[in-house]
Amino acid sequence: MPRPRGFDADAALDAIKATFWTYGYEGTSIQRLEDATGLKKQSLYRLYGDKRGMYLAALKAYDEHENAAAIDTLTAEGSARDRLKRLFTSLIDDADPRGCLMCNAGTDQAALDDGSGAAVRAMLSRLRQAFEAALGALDDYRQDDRLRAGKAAALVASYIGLRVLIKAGEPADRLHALVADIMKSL
Amino acid sequence: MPRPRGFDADAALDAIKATFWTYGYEGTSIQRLEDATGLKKQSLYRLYGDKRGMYLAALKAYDEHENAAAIDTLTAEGSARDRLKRLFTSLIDDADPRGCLMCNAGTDQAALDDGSGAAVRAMLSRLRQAFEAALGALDDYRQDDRLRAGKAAALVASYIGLRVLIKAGEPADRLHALVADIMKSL
DNA sequence: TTAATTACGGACTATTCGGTAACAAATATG
DNA sequence: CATATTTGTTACCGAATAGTCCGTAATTAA
Repeated sequence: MPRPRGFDADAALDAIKATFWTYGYEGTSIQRLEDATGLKKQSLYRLYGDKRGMYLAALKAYDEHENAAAIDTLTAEGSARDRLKRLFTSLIDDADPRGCLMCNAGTDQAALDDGSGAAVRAMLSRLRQAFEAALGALDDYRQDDRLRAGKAAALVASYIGLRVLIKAGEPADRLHALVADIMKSL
Repeated sequence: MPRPRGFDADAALDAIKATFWTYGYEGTSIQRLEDATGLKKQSLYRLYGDKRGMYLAALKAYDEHENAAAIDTLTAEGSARDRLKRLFTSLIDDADPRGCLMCNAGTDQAALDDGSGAAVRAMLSRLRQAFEAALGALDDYRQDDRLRAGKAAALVASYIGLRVLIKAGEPADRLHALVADIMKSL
């Protein structure tokens, strides 16, 4: 019955995600989303209800794509140490000036909006569990659950801190020294 | 010659800082700053020129008060390990839901505004040097400059990550386990 | 073919945005 | 006292804000 939509909803969501990623929640106007997606605001409101819905959809897409890619790196082939090092190093090498949308949402919206806060915590939890799983392949951590949980949480903190430092424009050599320290502390 | 001002400019700046701290740059309207300070916008514009000037003044005040307090903790009495542990633990115990204004500015504005980016980098640099100085009291790090620099950068990343996790509402026991891992890795 | 349903685009709303102009009150210096 | 200067206050500006309404086009099921 319905008239088919004349645009690619997935591509639109990608554009929405990229816009919130760059400008943050408050820094993103509906006009900006219209420009980024090429859609009229009416189509955006029909798809997502309101601006908050657009943001939550962007967070979900980020979790399913960018966050999932990071987790994939942690569960890929090679030794656990190599996978961890590859994850952290790749963040520096292809430095994204927008930072990490999950981290941005954590500082930006998590404390002001329950929905965003819950979404951020869910993403953080997924990432932490991936770190825990990778640590499970290392002798020192396989046996001791508490040790592994603490290290996994610390790796999440380092991950967030690294991405914020990248966004803040810290020089790459300092960041590589930082990663070297993380690897040494495993 | 001039008529004396009828308000406390320092108190006004504190209120401005608190408002940006809670709501971020874009989330803070001039109206909100008027309400927080009790001043009319004309007085605000006379003091700071424009909204960006108000934000940069808030960052400076944060550096001079909150950031300086953290650095003081790192240079207080007691062993270096105790000082480091006290700093991280205190962040968890008196969890500030607004997070860290330096960290917030880093994800919020550093990539979009040169002035904010430079201010954030300067604050990060001060904090990193304080970590380096504290590490200088530990035998393992006193000798090796590269080792110390890497660890100091890693501690900054952990500091940022911890504050973001606190703001995101992570449970305190997990955060204490995180700090235990940091201390173990020294 | 008709009816139901959805997509679309433009116009419109009321409010808020950051920022400015104008002016009277207050004060210290000449 | 007079004058220069800064204060606080009100009013105002055009632009942008999030969100809605409504008429029209397109499509499929009956």
